[in-house]
Amino acid sequence: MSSCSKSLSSSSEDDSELRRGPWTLEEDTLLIHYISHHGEGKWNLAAKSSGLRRTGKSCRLRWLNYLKPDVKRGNLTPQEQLLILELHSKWGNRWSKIAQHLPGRTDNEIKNYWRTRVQKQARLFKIDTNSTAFQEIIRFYWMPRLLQKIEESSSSSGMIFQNSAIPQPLDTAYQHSAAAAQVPPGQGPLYLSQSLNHHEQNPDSDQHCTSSVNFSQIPQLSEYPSSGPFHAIADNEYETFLKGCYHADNSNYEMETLNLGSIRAPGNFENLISNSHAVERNWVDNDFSGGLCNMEGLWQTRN
DNA sequence: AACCAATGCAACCGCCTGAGG
DNA sequence: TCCTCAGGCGGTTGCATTGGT
Repeated sequence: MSSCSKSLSSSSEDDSELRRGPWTLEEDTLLIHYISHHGEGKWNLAAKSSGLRRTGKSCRLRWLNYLKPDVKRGNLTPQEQLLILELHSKWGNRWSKIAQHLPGRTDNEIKNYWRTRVQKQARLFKIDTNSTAFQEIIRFYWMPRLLQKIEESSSSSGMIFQNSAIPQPLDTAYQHSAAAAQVPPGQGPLYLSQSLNHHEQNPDSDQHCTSSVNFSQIPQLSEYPSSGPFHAIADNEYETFLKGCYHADNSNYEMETLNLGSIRAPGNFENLISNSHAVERNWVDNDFSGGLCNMEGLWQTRN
C-alpha cells in the first residue's frame, strides 16, 4: 500500500481534512464501487458517503477524466486531431463542447493536446494561436496533411473514414476528409474550396470564418508528399500562398498586423524562417502519433 | 551515469451558471 | 428577489517521465 493510502486509512482523527494530490488505487476503488451502486452525480454526497476524503469536485473530475469506463486512452488519431482543429476554429476554447464530438475523449485531454501541441507551433512562429495567420496555417497546411494521413491509413486498410470519432451528421471536418478522399486528380483545391465555403456559410457556426485565401494558389493535396507535412511545398509556394492570404483582403488583417509584423509582409518571410530555426531545427517525420505537425519541415526545404 | 531541460498529463483553482429554498 | 450551493467549465499548476548533453 502506498504511503498516501496508508495515511488515508490510518488517520481517523483527521477525517475533516481533505486529501489532495494524486489518487491512490484504494480511492479509485472506493469511488468506482460507490458509483456502480449509486450512479453519477451528487458528487459531494458521493465524496462523503464513499468514505473518500476528497471534495465532490475532485471525485467528479477523477471519474470523468480517468475512471469512467468509456474514457479512451492513447494518442489522438489523425481523425480526432483534425476534428479538434476544425471544431476549435468554430468554437474556440469550448473544450467540453468539442469533447462531445470525440467519444471517449475528455475536455481535459483535448485542452492538453491544444496547449502542448498546437500552441507549441504558434510559439515557434511567435504568433498568436487566435490570429488569423495561425488559423490559416492550420487550415491550409496542417489539416490537409492530416487528411492525407487519414487517406493513407484508410487506403492501406481498405476502410474509409469509419473511425468512430467522426460524428454524424457530417461535420465540416468530415466533409474535408471526404472531399480529400474523393478528390479527382487536379481538383484538390476546388473540392477543398467548396467544402470550406460551405463551412463559412454555415449559420450554425458560432464564429464567422472569414477566409481571405485565394484558393487557386493552394498547393494541391495530391502534391503533398508522404515524407512530412510540408516537405513538398516548393520554395515559392508558401510565399505565394501568404501573398494570397495577406493581399487578397487586407481589411481582414489590419488588427493582426500590429502583432505579426514579421509574417505580415511576404518580404519579411525570411525573418520568420530564421526565427523558427532559432527555436528548433529538428524535423521529426510522421510525428502525428504524438499530434505534432512540425512546420519546421517547411522551412528546411528552403535550406 | 548524472544532470538538466522539455514535455505530457493529472489534478487543482477560481469563476460562472442554474436550480432550489 | 435574493441567497446558497452543487455542478460545470476553462485556465493554471505541479510532478513524473523522457530525451538530450
